[in-house]
Amino acid sequence: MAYQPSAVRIPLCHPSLLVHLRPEGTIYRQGDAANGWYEVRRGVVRACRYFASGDRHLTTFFYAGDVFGIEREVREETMEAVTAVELVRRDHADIDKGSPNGNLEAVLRTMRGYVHLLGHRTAEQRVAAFLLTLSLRLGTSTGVPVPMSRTDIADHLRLTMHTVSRTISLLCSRKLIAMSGPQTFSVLDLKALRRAAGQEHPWDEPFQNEHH
Amino acid sequence: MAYQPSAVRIPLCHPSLLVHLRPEGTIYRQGDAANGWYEVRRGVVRACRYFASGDRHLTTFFYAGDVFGIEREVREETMEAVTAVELVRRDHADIDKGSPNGNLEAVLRTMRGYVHLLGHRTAEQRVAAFLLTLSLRLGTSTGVPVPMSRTDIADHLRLTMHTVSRTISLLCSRKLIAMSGPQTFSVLDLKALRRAAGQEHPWDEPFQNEHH
DNA sequence: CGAACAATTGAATCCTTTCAAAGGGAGTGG
DNA sequence: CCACTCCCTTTGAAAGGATTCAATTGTTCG
Repeated sequence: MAYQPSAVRIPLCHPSLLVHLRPEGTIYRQGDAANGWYEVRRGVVRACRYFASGDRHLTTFFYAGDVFGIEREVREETMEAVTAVELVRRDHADIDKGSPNGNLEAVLRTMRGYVHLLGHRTAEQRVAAFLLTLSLRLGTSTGVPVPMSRTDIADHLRLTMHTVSRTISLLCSRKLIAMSGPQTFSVLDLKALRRAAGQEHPWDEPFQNEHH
Repeated sequence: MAYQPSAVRIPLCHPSLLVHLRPEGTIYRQGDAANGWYEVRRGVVRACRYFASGDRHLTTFFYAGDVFGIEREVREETMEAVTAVELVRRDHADIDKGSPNGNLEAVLRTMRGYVHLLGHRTAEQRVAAFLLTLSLRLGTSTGVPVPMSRTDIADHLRLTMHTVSRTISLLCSRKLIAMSGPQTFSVLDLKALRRAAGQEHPWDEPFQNEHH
């Protein structure tokens, strides 16, 4: 399985509470008591962890259809709106009669892919994988929006904004992608982009050993 | 919360099946169907992920008292004995009447610390944190055994064995630790070692924002 | 005692970061 | 409507940290 932001999807039931936020708005903060979970209706949300050392880590980006905040006790991450956002908030009770435990396992699986990205991938592979994911999530390869800033991307991929910018320029010069302004791009050569992301073979990721 | 290998502990109940392995023995492989969970009685176990690209990632080391293999469907990791190992295997049914979901959340929390280690820490900080953890797990600061090879450590901390070796030498030359052979060490300056690991302040890790 | 393997150490290389500065839009005020 | 400012992005050049390549030292086990 390739790297992909946590794509936990839960079928809708009766909307509980609609929440609207403007860009940079805060949904909740790390340390808060958990009081429900959220589903993204419109816009992009980022999961942040702030450290006393001053640095920031963006664990995940959530897009329309994604669900976050299923933890019960204390919020481990701060959730912030990247764009204008519309959310639905629901009670924790609702989740139980949906998927009892499977969500956490899905999150775990996603996180394993992320660990692999951080541990085994170069800057180029990370950026390529990120753009690829954006494109796949949106279902288009042309005019794909990049709603988050270079700094946001960098804090997610654990690079500097400079390296992100440089790498995007590199991918452009190689004709794998084309930018239309800093916030929109198109995939020119999907195969090559996959290759650049280190995902050319579907079985490249968790290697299945033969039984014995 | 500092970096620490997954320390999920579950109170013992009636032992089901005792398993003995010699060093380098395999408990199960990634891709296998899950058929129960394990508790370490003696020795050290490593959780491995093998990739088609050829590289290996050691997700976690498990020590006496630790539990692993709680996933239900398919094994995501290969489990191998680092030392001679004694395990107890139990059915999945047993875990349900213990902690329904809390284990996965604990694993998740541990993994977040690990992501931080990979993303935000230098080689020195990683090695220092690793040795610190070994010492804490054993409860001693002198004659702490390092059962795994430098390569194992490297594949866990995402460094090369060379860097691991160099860094250990560095910590020795600075009198933070002292090695008695390659597989045993003592902590000489705990405070400095903590500082080197980037854990001098307990609140250095997940920063708690003030509520509002 | 020698073979085989693990660990250590040195030197050069490479990739990312850091430091520094220029380019480019969006919004404001003259 | 244009000039100016601010901020984000891009790009250049130098520095740094870990890897790679290469070789030595050390340890274990026949």
